[in-house]
Amino acid sequence: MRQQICDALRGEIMAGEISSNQPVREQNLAKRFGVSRNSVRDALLQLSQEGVLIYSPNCGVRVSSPPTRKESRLYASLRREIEMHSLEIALSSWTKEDDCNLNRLQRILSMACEQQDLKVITETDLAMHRYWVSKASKELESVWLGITVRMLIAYSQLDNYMQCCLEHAAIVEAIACRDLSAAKKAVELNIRSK
Amino acid sequence: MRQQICDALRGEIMAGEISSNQPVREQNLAKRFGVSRNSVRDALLQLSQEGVLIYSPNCGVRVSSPPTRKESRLYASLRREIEMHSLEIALSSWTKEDDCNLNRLQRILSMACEQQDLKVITETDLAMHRYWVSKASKELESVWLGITVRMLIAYSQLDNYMQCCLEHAAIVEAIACRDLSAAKKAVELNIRSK
DNA sequence: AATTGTATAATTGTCGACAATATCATTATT
DNA sequence: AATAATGATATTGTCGACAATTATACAATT
Repeated sequence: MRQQICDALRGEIMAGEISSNQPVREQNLAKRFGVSRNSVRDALLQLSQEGVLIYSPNCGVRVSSPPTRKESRLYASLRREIEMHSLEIALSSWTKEDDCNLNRLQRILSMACEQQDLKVITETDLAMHRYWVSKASKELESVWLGITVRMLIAYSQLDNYMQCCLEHAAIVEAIACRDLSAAKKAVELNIRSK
Repeated sequence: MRQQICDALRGEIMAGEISSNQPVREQNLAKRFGVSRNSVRDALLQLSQEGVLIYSPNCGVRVSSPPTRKESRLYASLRREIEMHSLEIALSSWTKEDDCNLNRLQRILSMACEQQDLKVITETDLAMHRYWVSKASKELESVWLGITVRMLIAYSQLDNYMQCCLEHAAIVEAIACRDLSAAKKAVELNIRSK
């Protein structure tokens, strides 16, 4: 339950559907999701820890502000380091099923890019990267998520949908060939600060 | 309240006082801290997100396992990168009061090392690093904490208390002189994987 | 003896209510 | 008119109780 609320809210925030510095009220969400305020609280608390929301005691939470350019560069660098490491680990035990799952995500991304559906693009982009990080280590996944959501907050202006799609296609292709260094290169190119 | 419980538990876990893979029960903690189980839940949830605890739905939480050597090296690298960045930012607006606060921590560390009080050493070591990271950015602090606690879990065997004290003295000294590159060097030396 | 099924106990998940705190509009004072 | 005090409203924090789920112990069956 909490996870569902988290995922839903995270998606909306990452897609820029909730404006920054605007308070998020517990009761509204409780009514909307049809659960108690307590469950919503847990979700908000988790998202605060993730970095998507900022929590102020007795004052509730609000959407985080986008990072400064310098912070953004730092996040990109950290993200690259984590994903390079993850790719090594993940590829060492990569299966046909993994290929299949990644291909499915790639198809979703491709369709979303055609339809210019920003929310789905953001979600799927995240899900693809998350896939190899998660396969490498659940611990790392959590660290990675915190960095990545902070980096991508309010990053609603994707300049070029087609490029995004192509870059991920290249990554999937390299992984399918079990070509680690090509995969690393492709991922490294895809992760950049704005 | 939640923060107090978090800090207390984090300290105990980092000092290795709670054995890994042993379940942590909500009710015990509620009784011990004299609060409702709900408040304890919030704290446990936050610590899970931080990485100190592992959460399994309907099964409660347990202390995380220490990282592999490879993960430990990655964490150290990420930590260095964040702290180097933080030092730059923090030192650019460092005040006499900051010097004072850091000196106070250094004195506590020194005393704890003499008395070989592992828990206080761990706490204070963490608090010192946290100081400049936190001064640089609250956002970064949260990312940094997640990485650092994972790196230090069950790191209860500090080989040399005196060395720890000396290394931090060097850092404090460099900062007091506003010597950024010396401070960076000292911090970089202090952060190492086990 | 090993395994399956069942009842019991322990633990987590969810809820609604009330207390504590902060925010905001109104009034009184200088 | 500007500011401070005051009360009303809204929001978060905490609690205890109950529902749902999981783990455990024990008996029944092969």
